[in-house]
Amino acid sequence: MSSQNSSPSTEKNAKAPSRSRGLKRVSALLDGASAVFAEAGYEAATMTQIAARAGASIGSLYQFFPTKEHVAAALHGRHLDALAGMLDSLAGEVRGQPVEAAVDALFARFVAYLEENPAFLAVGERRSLDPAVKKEARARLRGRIAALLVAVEPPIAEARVASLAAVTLHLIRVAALLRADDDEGVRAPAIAELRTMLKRHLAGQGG
Amino acid sequence: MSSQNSSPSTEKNAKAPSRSRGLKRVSALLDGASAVFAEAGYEAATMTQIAARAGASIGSLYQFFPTKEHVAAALHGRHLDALAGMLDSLAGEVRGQPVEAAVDALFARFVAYLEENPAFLAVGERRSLDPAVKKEARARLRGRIAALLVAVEPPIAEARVASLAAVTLHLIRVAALLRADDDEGVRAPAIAELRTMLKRHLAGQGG
DNA sequence: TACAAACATGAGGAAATCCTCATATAAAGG
DNA sequence: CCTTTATATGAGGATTTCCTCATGTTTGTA
Repeated sequence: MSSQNSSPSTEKNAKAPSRSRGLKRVSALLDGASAVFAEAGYEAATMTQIAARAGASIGSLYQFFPTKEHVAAALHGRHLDALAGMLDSLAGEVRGQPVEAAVDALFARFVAYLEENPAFLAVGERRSLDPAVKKEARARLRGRIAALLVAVEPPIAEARVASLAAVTLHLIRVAALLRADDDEGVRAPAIAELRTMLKRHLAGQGG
Repeated sequence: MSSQNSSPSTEKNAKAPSRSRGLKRVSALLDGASAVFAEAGYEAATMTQIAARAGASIGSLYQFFPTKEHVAAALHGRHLDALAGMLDSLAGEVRGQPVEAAVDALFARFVAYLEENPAFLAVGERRSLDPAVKKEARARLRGRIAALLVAVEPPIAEARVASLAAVTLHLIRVAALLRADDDEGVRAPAIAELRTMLKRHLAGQGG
């Protein structure tokens, strides 16, 4: 269940690329969309801007993405895939380590990813995003975080993993939302505080 | 320095009402804008919707607010005035009380205000808001919170008040950002945790 | 090479939105 | 009552944006 399935509710003629040229073009279009969404936000971004930024014509854009919503959905799915992969590899790296080290690594990677990919917040936290999609996305990330929490030593108690994974994702999201537009002097200490808070919350939850 | 001074940078012919009828109309227009911004968000809200919601013609709206940005700025200022007044009266109520009680009251009032006035987040946290305005708004609220912190017993040390007021506002903003669109099951405990965190942070900071 | 299907292109239709303006009405002062 | 100024109104111009479509080009394949 990857990105190609997270399409908007109203399915128009969303054609998937089959030739290699089409695959490259779709990738370039998503790169262009990523840049434009990051700079202007979802609402202010225009299809013409996205096509131009990708070096494509407006017609090419509409060939693969019949709607701006489709573009955002595809980009969102692509980011979720990347984040899920990142969490998977992280789970391997922190296996057997104390939970504090895992939290540090988790925060560092997540915050870095969002710094480098501001478009993810632009499409993932916008008002117009379908709540069902939002919910599913969070569930997916929660699952990966839960896997990470049972890999540490001592592992988090099985019965508490789901709830603690939710709290963890929650705090990371908060840090991410602060990231967006805050005074430089406040942001870093705030993120550090949230990280500390999470450690305190997870410490002593071993099973 | 109240709301009438927080106008957008490009000053067009922003006429202020002088007669009582005009004052009422401006108030109604801001009420309409508040409803529309809360439901649709700033970007998706249209001037026609705002005028209709206020029971006014589109021409009347443009008579007082030459731009949608002007509407948002005026509404933002109005909310800031209300919040400042709320904090002032709260400072009186918690005078002489322990800091924990003050924090509880502060969170309760602030969260309640934002629940009842979702338009404030819609105009105050949007991308297109001028950073200078945002900064000034936060400075204003920080000042009121600082006044509140020196009113408790024992009072917060003078030298630390500014920094602690910043942390306080910060955590309240985090709680507010969670408020917007989160799963009901996670929101309330998260806010409670943030409140606890703030108490722990402020405890023992007396002068 | 020749054919079919995928892909590319940009002018322009349709619709939405911002905002203006000429005209009309209400209110305040003399 | 009459003048002046503030306020009210909504049709419509100007612009922007989404999206379509007819036509042309490239790619894979037999």
